[in-house]
Amino acid sequence: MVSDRSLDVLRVIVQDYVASREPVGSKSIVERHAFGVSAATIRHDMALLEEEELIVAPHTSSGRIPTDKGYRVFVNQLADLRPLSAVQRQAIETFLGTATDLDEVLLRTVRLLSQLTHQVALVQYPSLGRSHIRHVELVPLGPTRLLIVLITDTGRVEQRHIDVNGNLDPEFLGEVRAKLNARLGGLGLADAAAALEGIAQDFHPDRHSFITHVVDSLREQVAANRGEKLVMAGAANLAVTPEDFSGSIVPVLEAIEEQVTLLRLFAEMEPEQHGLSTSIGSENAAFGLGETSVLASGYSSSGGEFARIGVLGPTRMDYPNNMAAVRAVARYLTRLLGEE
Amino acid sequence: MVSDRSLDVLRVIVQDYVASREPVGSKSIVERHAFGVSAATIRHDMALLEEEELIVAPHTSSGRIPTDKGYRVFVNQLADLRPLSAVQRQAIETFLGTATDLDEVLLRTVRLLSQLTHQVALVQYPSLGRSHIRHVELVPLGPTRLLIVLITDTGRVEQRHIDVNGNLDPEFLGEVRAKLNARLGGLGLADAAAALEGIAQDFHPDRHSFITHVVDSLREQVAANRGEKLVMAGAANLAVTPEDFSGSIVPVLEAIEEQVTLLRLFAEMEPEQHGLSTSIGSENAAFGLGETSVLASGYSSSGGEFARIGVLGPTRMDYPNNMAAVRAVARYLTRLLGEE
DNA sequence: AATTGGCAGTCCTGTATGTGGAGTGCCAGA
DNA sequence: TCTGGCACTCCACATACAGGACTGCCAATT
Repeated sequence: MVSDRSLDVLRVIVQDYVASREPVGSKSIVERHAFGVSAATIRHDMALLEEEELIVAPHTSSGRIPTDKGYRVFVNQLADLRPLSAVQRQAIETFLGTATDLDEVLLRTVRLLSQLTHQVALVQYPSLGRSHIRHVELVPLGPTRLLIVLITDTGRVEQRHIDVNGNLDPEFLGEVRAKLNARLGGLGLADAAAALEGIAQDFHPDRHSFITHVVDSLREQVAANRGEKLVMAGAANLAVTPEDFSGSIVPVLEAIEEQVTLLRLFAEMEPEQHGLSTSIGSENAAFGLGETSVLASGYSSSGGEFARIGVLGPTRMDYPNNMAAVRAVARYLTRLLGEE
Repeated sequence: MVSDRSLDVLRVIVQDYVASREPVGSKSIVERHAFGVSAATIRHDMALLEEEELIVAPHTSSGRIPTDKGYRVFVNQLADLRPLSAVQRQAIETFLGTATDLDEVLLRTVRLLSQLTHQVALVQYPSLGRSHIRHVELVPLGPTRLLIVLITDTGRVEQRHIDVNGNLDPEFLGEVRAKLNARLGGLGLADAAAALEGIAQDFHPDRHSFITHVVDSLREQVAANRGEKLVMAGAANLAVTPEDFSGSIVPVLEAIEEQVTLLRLFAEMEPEQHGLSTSIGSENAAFGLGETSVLASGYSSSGGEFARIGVLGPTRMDYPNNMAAVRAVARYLTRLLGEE
């Protein structure tokens, strides 16, 4: 039996608690908000909310704080995206305006987002997705060491070096390079592995082991998913309010350094309204992040590549502002990377 | 008038304080160490050490803790490098054993070092140093976008994309590529800029603006110093003992995220004994890291490239262990990157 | 001259105690 | 359905007190 007003009460509890980080009581609510009812009435509503486990009282006689479930209801039903201020908008433009390559763009983006939200910001590298192979380059680095560079039409460069036996005379390398480019040029990454089949047959049997070695490495490069890498900024923001984490911030810092965890978390998040995904408090318990919330959106770049961008912070965070920031930056990033 | 025994007292004060993180008093010293004198004598020595500002008493009647100056004397005169345990040695071998490329090697290295020391570990990317240009590749990414890839004989790949006007027909690009490679191939990076002079003259005047654009970008790529990038691991270790930082760990976390600061700090450190550089507490005040110490060593890779590796942690850290770890990992890294 | 035990004095730390205040739940009345 | 009133709970804070870990100093000893 959670009435409309009760939900309004929940909203202001979340807002006030997030702002003041102190349990909010009935009296302070009627003082700060024009509900037109008395404190006793608010208390009644609060009792209902507590029954629904949307709020909880830390001790018998203190104000209430939202539960994770309360935050969830707030985010789903009560929170408006707070539009970015003109200053924030401006910051996005000027911050991301000039950048020379993908690394630079993502680095700036993640720093910007962390500044806008005062949280830890995360940006996943776009997966290679539907890119096509533009060029394969073989560069001898030494008598037995070969660098293999794979360039796609979306401008990604994958490199790897391998040790080989047998000498690498330029002429032969040129032949291999030409053959590889003829076979692979223009192919989607997904099809590249198949196209590499049997390529060794085109060469003298003495060379087979070398070719196989090169082809194996190329296979790995094609399969390697850039999307499994992410950039991060603003870890210091976690330490600003260590009280938000019951024990210590150490596990959180560890989890965000262990990127694998975050990538799995990103992967499991389902988009909700406004193209945003949210995962709140205990919903992240499986990742050792039970006291943090993650807000994520997606962005795409020219090659149809898709990746995620988001922020991570204490459950007690400013959702309306942060959700708006994530969405705005994600959109801007899509625009920036999409246009050729 | 700092006698030998006084210095021994300083040593055990540093050791005990680092281990227990509590001010150490005269009584506990005679209990835990076989000085063969009474507590009163130790007190006398401590008074001398305090006169020399090597130790200080937090309050009138508490034990003493080392000053930054005390740590400095400890590091310079009293600390032996504690040899790594067999387990630690083993860890280095197995951890760094297999790695496919430079990124991977450095990432593993920095994680390893942070585990060995329980501090923040830092590894600087090798500067391009005395590398030579092996190959320049031009890849059209779209009607007006060009990717320029620069490959050196040490296996580094620098990439950048630029917007150009004018169409990019393959034949013309091939011509430019050939010309660039003819001019630059085998040149040291330092000489490349000069070699690019006047290259536009070899082409039709209509193309001049395009060529200039490409050449400018290449100049930047040649000048770009990979050494200005570093990898980091173990930030969480800072939060394990927040008491080590008077105020908050926020400024420290911010400083290490702002890599520029660390790179300047690295640059200013002079190697001391054992090829290690140390910078202790207030010596780092100019970098906003007045309560941290930095231990650094250098490593070099095949191309004669040189870069730094080190750890950063609270002034109150285990210097003998950490110095040994930094040195051992630096040596191993040199061995790993040096062999072709 | 170096060392020692003794001793008074300082100051931190932890525990017990008490008080003020914020907030709640409940109830009877509007 | 809402309201004011009221008793009750419990935290936060201050105060006071006792215990303990040191130190510095000094006179006596080696």
